[in-house]
Amino acid sequence: MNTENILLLKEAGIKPSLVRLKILSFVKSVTSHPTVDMIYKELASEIPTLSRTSIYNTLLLLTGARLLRSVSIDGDVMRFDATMPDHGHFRCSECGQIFDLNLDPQTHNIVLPSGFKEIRRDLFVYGKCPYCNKCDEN
Amino acid sequence: MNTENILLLKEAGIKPSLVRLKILSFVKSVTSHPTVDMIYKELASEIPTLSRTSIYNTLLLLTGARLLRSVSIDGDVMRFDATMPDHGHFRCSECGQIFDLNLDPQTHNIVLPSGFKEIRRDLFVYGKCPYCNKCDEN
DNA sequence: TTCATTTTTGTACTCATTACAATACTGATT
DNA sequence: AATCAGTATTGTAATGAGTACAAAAATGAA
Repeated sequence: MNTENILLLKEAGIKPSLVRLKILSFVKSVTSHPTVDMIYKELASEIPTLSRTSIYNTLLLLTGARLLRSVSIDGDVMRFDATMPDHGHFRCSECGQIFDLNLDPQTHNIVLPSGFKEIRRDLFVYGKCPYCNKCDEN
Repeated sequence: MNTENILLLKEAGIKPSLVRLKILSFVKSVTSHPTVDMIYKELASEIPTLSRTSIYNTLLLLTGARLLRSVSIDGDVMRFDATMPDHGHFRCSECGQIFDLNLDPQTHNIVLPSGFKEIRRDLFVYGKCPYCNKCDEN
């Protein structure tokens, strides 16, 4: 819903401009973890004057406000994700698709060496997704 | 030891040239997870004609042969690591240093949704390292 | 309407990485 | 030792994501 996203932006102290709303709504509406380019291609028709710089600016703002998060996997282009609770990511080595992984809380039981303080964590699993597994059956 | 690395290269079917030996030895001798630039700056005095392209080529060769691995953390420049058994990485948000993390085998008990096949995994922990914790005590 | 502030845009730049062709090296063969 | 093919290394140019920054446009209060 757009009204919901307007509220979210306002709560975060961000003026809900058209560009910001569209970007937030789009990223929230897909599970594809879109890149800046994908966002641009998607919204360019609705906002003909849209510039990539605006997308970069907006994403910086939205990630800073914890309405979105950025995901950088294995040297690939930056991607964006609206799923905010902690979770992992799976990237299919064949098709490149990225899937969210629910994390068993047990997974978080890593004991760091003394003196290290954890703030955040990323877990990336690489392999073959169900679809590519199906296609490659030999 | 250099003789040891010569053997490793030969076993991998890679001709042990000076450039390859020096790069492999250097990465193996440090825990800093060096970047291409760090490798270049280190070896330029010993091999005055060394080019960055050679370093890229060589690292591609050595990672392909599983003598080294590349580590790409959170959009940063590519880094290289001679510690081959599976392990995680800790990056200090203050000083940027990267530390290896031994992984409790328990950590590997993530159940993937059905149809997903795991090939490889990365675990990155972000936070403050012991040294920066010390300095920032308030 | 004016004016300051904020948002958006466009252009130029940075910089890691890759592409590719030219050069240098190596080692076997004659 | 000279030749030569194959390999290794280098240098230059291109790519492309991301950033810096200033100009232009939109907003909204006075």
